[in-house]
Amino acid sequence: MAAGVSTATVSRAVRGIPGVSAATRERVLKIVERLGYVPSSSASGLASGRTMTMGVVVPMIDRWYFATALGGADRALRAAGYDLMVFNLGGAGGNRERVFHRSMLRKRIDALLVMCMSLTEEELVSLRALDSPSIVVGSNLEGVRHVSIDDPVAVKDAVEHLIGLGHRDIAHLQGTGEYGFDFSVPLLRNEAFEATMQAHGLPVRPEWTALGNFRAADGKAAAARLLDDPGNRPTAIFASSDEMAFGVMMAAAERGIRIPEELSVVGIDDHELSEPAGLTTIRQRPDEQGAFAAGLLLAELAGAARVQPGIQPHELVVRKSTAPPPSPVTT
Amino acid sequence: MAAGVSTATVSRAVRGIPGVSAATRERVLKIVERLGYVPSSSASGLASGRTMTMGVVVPMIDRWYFATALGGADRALRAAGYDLMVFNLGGAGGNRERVFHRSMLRKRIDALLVMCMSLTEEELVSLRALDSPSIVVGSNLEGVRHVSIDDPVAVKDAVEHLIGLGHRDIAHLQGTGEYGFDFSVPLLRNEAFEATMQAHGLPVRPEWTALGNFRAADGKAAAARLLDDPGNRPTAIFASSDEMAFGVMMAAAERGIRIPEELSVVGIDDHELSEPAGLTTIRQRPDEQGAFAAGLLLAELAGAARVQPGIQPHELVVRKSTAPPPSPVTT
DNA sequence: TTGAAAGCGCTAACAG
DNA sequence: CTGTTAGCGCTTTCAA
Repeated sequence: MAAGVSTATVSRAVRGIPGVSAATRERVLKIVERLGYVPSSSASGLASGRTMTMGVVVPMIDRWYFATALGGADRALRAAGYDLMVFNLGGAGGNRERVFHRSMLRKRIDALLVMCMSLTEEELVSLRALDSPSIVVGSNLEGVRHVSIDDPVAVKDAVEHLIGLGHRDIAHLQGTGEYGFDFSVPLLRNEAFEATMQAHGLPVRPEWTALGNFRAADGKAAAARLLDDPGNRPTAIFASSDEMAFGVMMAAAERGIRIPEELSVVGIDDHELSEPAGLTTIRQRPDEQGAFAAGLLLAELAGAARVQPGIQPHELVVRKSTAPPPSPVTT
Repeated sequence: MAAGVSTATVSRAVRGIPGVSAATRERVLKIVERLGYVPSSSASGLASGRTMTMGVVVPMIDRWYFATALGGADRALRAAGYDLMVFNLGGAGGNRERVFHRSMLRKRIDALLVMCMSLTEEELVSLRALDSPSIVVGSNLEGVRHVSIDDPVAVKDAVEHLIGLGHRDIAHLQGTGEYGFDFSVPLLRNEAFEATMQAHGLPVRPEWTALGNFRAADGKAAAARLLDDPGNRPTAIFASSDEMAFGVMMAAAERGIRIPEELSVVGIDDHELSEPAGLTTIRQRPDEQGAFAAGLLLAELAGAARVQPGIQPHELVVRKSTAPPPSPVTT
């Protein structure tokens, strides 16, 4: 080598491995710097079996939750010198199978983060067959470790906030898995909504159950149906995501329905726009969930024992979209 | 090998390279499938010099523009069998230098997409030193190829829409580079705003120039100042991003200022929420820009000649946030 | 503390 | 059409 030392020494020096004298290390590092040398990740990956790369599977990279969680995971990875490889299932197009079956499966990543979707039995098998550690973020898949909030409790907190305000006529704007991705989250939230209503002796009216797919546009369309039924309009709407709650606010605004005087709205997420929009919601922190999950995997790669993560925190944030229901016109 | 053929033949068969009989190929593929064999990317990367991975540098992964562009790029990459490695500069924390200097620099990716930020001279040098093809998305950096809309014209279209409606008192909600990332886009848009106003003989009032950083919360705060100056309030606001325009709408709603009757708002982006929000805006398609740029790089990796991409399209989408100005109280 | 040598699992000539 | 043979640029024993 240029420094008059062997490749082995360079390797040790660059990686900060003990067994090199301080003087030699410094000399090597200086030359490395001057030459702009960067080790080939392919070569070191091949030789060592470690790629220093973590894979993250996301159903859709451009949704708020996933993008935010990805940012959090990335933060943890960068701090540890790991690279981030993103496998976007990308909505409809079917590279889902390919992702799970081929490219990522082996020798490309050291660990895998799966964002918030339910997996087929076959995919679960692939996941377990992967010798790399893996974890799911944002969803509580049975049989797989996951990092997520306690969805049932989060829903309960949101709905009970409404009930505590005096609402009895509460509609639910559900989320649905889209593109056949079957997030397990929406189902959980639906069940929790019904359970909470029942626990308080409140009816769950079928005509007050609307479907969106976690997006504002759908939320708006769904809310339109709820709001255009005069004389039979709910006094409050619980939306399974903030983005759908925005849709409700937009639909209400177009109809001149005042929030919160005539209609209360509560969501889940604490989306970036929720604060300026004044939306009361259940806050969760996808970035911290992502970072936490990535950190867990990183620790395992560093030799730590496999741990079972606890539930992530959520919190009711009361803003300006909820208030007691209007006094009934007829009693 | 298990199939009684050489590794070379397996390699050829798996990669679909000519020079293998159909019968052999089929036999090999079947066994490969049965064994669940997946080639090691490190090994093939080392041997071939191609990693089948494209790098994407983003200033912040969780902003709408970047996440959407990333999704588009990913779509193109997956279709070509490439993997996506994301380098998130992640706001403040300074792994910017590390990204440009070390990990990605060599041997980790075959090509590089840089999202929408201005680079230091040193970074430009690193970029060119990279033997891999590269391209910038969303910004027009001098000296580097880029895929983007014609920002000055986009701004002009937005402002002239307002002027055409009869507005003369137009405020500008500027974006600023945040975290020292110095997007070059905001400056361009500022200049274009002033140029357009001047071309129409309209004044650019300093007190009607507000700063946000492309986010709704900032847009709202900045708009507050604009709207709380009674008797000297603009009749229209041009926001350099849709998210800031949402902030304007929220600030107006809180003050009971009706849009578009009392205040017109126009943005740039056509953010996912713009349609349900009824925001008039200049539409651009970050996903297509990302896909286009990735496709260009992919073509070059496949041997195509280096091309200079053209300007990407934008389009005025008139919705419900713009209307003629209110009749002046005094004339 | 350092160097030599043997692979890691592939691909890419070159033969056959 | 298929097999053989060298490496690709590291890491990792094992000696020195």
